[in-house]
Amino acid sequence: MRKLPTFRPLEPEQLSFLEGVKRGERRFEAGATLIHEGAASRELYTLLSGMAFRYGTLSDGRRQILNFLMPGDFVGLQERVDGQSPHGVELLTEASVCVFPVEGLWEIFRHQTTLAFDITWLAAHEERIVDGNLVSVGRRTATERVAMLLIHLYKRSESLRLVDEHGSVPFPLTQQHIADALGLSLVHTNKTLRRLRLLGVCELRNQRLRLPNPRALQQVADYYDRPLAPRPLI
Amino acid sequence: MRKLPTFRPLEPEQLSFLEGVKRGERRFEAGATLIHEGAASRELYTLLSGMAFRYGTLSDGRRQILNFLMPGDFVGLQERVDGQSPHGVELLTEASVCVFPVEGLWEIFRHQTTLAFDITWLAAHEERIVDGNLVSVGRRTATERVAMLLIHLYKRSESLRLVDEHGSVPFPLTQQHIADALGLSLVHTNKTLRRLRLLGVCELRNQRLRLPNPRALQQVADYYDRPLAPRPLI
DNA sequence: CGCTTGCTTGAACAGCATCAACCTTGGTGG
DNA sequence: CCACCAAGGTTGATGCTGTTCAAGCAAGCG
Repeated sequence: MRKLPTFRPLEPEQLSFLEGVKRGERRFEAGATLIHEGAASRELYTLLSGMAFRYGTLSDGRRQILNFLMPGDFVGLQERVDGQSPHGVELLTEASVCVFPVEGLWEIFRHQTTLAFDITWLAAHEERIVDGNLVSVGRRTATERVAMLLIHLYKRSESLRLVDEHGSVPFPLTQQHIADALGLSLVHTNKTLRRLRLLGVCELRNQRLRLPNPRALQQVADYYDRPLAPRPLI
Repeated sequence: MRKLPTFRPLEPEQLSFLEGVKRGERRFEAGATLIHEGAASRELYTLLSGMAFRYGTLSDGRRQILNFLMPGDFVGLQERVDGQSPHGVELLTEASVCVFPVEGLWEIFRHQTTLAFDITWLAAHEERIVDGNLVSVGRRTATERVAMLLIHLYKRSESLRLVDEHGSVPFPLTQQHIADALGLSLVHTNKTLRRLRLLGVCELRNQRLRLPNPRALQQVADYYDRPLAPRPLI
């Protein structure tokens, strides 16, 4: 994965340091909960394969998905800063993660200035994604929101070289996930997707997403193509 | 400000280091734009007094406020991570800020492990606030959202000892700001506030906010009182 | 004073939610 | 092999929540 152009290459010394800090790799099955809402965790993760999402819920069960996690994303920083995690992390697919003990975070800050900086970069980067989602949910119409989400997830998959020969990327979300991410009802999400399909701007078949007309979709979404800067991979 | 119990006290050595890194203090008038949307800034700020907000806008002018900034908040981390800032920061009141050059951030990471860790903590903390806002905008009703915002801002003011003898805190927002923060229209925000006022749970008079019945308001908002951990002040 | 900015209120409308079915698909076990 | 079931997707009808449009009002300020 480190060879992908999205990721900034690390020095050999940094890599070996990380090897020393990491506790190991672990595999989870689809649907598993990586971090429980309200629970304290003593570990941090980097997602190596698969997809997941962070979410918060209200007392009566209404759920809001905060963002989606893809390979290379760092999980658990927000959770760690004080005792317990205010939100949960759940897996959409089978996934493997790299596990770090929280003490490892401290070690990195003490001995690897650049890596520490990278972690802060990742935290800030994730906040920007959440910022973007908040703008969508607060100010975009249902159609714009759905379009935005599809583009956003497609671009991220693209940067991870997950596009297959037909131009489709993995898309393990149910319509309920889309609804929960966009602050919409399940039914309305379904009808909005249908409209976009009829417009010929998206195709969803057996867990894969294809965008036959990205330009048109971007116009629908009021989306501006910002080139994504190469990011660190911890 | 450092004497407030919300802020974790710093070592004398850390304080002197920060003194060396900071570029100075600066004063801005109400309504000024601290960071322009889409512009690159070479500085970071800590808000010392006054209030501000971060926001994003769509191409047709729809605006979403991402969060509000109060004394002690660190401004500009998200902006700095890659070239240009995707959102703006505007002042609600006259304000004074402490200015750091971006190189100073790097200096802190190299020489002050604990402070570097603190900065990351602040970034993660701010993301949690945005997370909370996203849950509100995505899944709460208009009344719940307004209630939530009032409680949240009141609590933050409280932790900064801004409550006066009548139990009121500064509240420099217009109804338009509230609407933009909650993803509501101005008119509906007005009517919702009116209902809360009639319920006797909030009072808004000449830029001040009072909550005569916090318990009732918290119930309306589906709010859980999480004690706020002492935070670092950079 | 007149002007601007922010607040207030009513009326009409629309976007999205809710309710209630029904359909399809893949997996399971008899 | 097929009956059954659960999960996810689809669709129409109805109505509430919140938007938009349109005024009018109050207060601060040149």
